[in-house]
Amino acid sequence: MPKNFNYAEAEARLYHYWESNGWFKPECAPPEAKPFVIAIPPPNVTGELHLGHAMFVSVEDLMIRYERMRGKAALWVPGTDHAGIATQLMVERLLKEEGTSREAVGREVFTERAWQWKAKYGGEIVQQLRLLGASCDWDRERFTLDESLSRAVREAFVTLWEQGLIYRGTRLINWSPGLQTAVSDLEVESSEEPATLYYFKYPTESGQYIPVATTRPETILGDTAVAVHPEDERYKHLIGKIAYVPMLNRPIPIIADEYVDRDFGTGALKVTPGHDFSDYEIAQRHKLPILSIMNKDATLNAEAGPYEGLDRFVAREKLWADMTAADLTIKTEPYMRLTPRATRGGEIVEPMISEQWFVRMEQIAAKAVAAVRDGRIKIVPERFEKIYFNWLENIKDWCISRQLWWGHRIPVWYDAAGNLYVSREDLTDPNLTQDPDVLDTWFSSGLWPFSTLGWPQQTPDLARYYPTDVLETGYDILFFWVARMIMMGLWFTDQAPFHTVYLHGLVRDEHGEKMSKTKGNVIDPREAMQKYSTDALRFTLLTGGTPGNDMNLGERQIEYGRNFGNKLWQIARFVLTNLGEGYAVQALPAPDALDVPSRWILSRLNKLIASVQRLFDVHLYGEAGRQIRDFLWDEFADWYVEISKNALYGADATAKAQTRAVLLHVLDSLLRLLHPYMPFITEEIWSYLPDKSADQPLIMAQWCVAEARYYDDSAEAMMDVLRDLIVKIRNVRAEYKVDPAKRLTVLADGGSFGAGLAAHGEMFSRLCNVERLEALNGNPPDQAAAVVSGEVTLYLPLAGMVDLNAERERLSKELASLAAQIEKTEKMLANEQFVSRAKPEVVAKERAKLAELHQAHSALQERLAGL
RNA sequence: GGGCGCAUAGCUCAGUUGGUUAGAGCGCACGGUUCACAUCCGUGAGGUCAUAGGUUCGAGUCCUUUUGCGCCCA
Repeated sequence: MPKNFNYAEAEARLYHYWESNGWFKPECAPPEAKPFVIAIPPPNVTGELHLGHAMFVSVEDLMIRYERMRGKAALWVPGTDHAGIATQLMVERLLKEEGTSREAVGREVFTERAWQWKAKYGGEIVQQLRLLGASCDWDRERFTLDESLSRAVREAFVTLWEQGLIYRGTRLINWSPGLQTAVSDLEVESSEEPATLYYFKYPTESGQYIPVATTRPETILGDTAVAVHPEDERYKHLIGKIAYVPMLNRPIPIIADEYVDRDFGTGALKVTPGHDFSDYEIAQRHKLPILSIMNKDATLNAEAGPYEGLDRFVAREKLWADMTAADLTIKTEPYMRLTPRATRGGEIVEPMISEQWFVRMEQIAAKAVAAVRDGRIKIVPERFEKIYFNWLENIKDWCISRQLWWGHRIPVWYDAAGNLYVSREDLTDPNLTQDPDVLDTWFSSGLWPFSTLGWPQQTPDLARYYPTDVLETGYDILFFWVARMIMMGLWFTDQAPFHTVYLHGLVRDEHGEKMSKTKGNVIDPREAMQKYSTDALRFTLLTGGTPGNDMNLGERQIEYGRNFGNKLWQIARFVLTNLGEGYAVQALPAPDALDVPSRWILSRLNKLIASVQRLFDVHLYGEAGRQIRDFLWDEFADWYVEISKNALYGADATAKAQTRAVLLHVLDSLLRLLHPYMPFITEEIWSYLPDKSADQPLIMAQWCVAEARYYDDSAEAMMDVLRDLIVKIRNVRAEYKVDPAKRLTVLADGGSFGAGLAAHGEMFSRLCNVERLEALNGNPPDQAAAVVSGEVTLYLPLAGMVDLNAERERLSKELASLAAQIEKTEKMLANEQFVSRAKPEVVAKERAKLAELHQAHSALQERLAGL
């Protein structure tokens, strides 16, 4: 075995080894195997690998590898999303560089260019997922614009249309002037930004002014009413009168509406139903006309009179200047405005009246709510269920049309008379023209779990692998994607598309800041993989946090992951080189044939396996990984491996053989347990094992099952005492600055533990350089440091090194600590309530502890008195 | 305005059926080159588990309050 794991070389080789042997395919399991299926969250084809991808790949690959090792027909369906807006922007940028534009080349050429772009770069993100070790079935890779998936989109659209759940209507929607398309509510983010509140005078027919305040003066031009609170004494007398739109002098009514907040601004509200969602609702209530004053590029239109053609922000300035000149302004003041911006692009979104396609959500959402309420779908962590319900129970109709060219074209055709034809098949009649719009990208991703398996056709894959099992993704797309998949899955297949939703948190930088290129605090997964190995990155992501919570990731943590990988490698090297040439694998001896350290480590191992299983069952993969790591590093490497050297280098052939068998068994188990976390290094080490479970690769090896017959409390108790003594001796040696190379002889007063102690003298020799344990005969020497654990007292003769005063102080300190514990425990046991109400094993434990404490206490007291 | 999460060692975090003296890594101090590993080993210092109350024999853990930070929805 090489001195170190050459991951840079091994990763690609091992990935190819797995893939080319078909082990990523569910068919490598026996035909009767139960399937376990995950549909990948399809990354954008335009995407570049970031830690979000690394996170989901790590978690999902862990689940897939784990279930595969448990004998399931594990299927992880990969693919990519066409990402309408993102891709279109990419191709538009390309055209711009060529000195042309989307509009200039036309729709057909543009689409062609987009496909070319996809062919050239669309595979990149997929290649990057492979670098992470993703064990997807690449033969089943899908793209949302694939023909079969497009058919699914058609089917879904037309079915909803036939069911009366899709409609076309003129509504107020969020319009992105830069992108020139409608966006859904979810694609708008509002945050408070510094703005200005403009106070001005609204002239009325009585010659009196109503003072009104607004943050967007340009919308004055689209006002169709002024509203006041019905009980506002200041304005009550004006209700029903006419006001005149400043600069345009268009007459509009003054109305009364409870919605008006009397304490905000001036207490009077301008109503612009064409450009504000609340105003739109007021207009509905009062049957006011709706006026649109803006063009699609956010310049003002003819309704704006003299301001026609000006950009929205230019018009704001000009109108305000004109109004000031006309003495219609009052004042301006700074104000924090809730400003809506497009998630993609970041420009300010305008509410605009527009004709769009919508899905009626109420009925569909109700099904999705029910599926989680009755437990057909479980969301992990559970708290997200509340968030899920809250969104679905207040859902609004979904605007699904986008004024883009890249995407699934809406399957609706119009004739000259404006009649609609909705069709699953393309209509080729030259007298018909197809709706120019495409569907929201999420419309197709909502079908992903079943469209990837062949739906609407009843394919064998659909029959065998649908419904899928787990849907794993970041909580940030719970509404966008997860909820929509649940809705569409239930609606079209009548089944929940998966039974479990597992949500992970977002990866942030070391101090909890969001990673961003502008801040320069981004960790590039590819760089991390090159620097520390893919396993290190995966292990760190998997064990660095808790489900559903954001994780702060610094490079140092990945470095620690790398160190852990090295530890595993070195342990393996130790075990394997110590098996000797041509090692013939032996069955693990029965527990009672083994020595105490072996019984101990096997007991600990099996308890670890049981604990890991319990944690996996409730999706606590991080905690499970941490426990495996702690066991490996602490109990196995730092204790058992060190202790094993006595047997390995000793003369007792039986002990040697047994120790080898135990070392190999523990290593073998750890490789299996760690494989889902660190697939590469574990598989590579596995290839060096003498018995590879009948030459199976680790990826196909069986998952560990705890064997209760190896649980051994007495071996654990004995090892606890021995380890405690060793640590205390090391401590004394360090405290008295004893030369580490100096071998000591220790006098032991072992009580009933004496025999056990004598049997493990070698352990002391190796672990704390105590050459011999001698039974104490008579009085202990003065020039010695005492160490106490339970009923055992050890004396370290340190002639010339022990300052008696220092030793007294040291012992007194420990005595005090013991006394404190004794007092606490005695108090607890004196409490009748505790003795009668606590679980009997807890009480028994406290009693045993007290006895031990007493023993140690009196031993220390005796020693102190003797000094 | 409604909801959710977080607050534990200097830093980053574990601690999920309530039960010893609350743990790890990094950082810090001291010591260590023979037989797997300096990507390491050993020893140590460092915490009123944000706050106030409650439930309980027993609370970092469960309930309520307050404060601070973050997020989601409107």
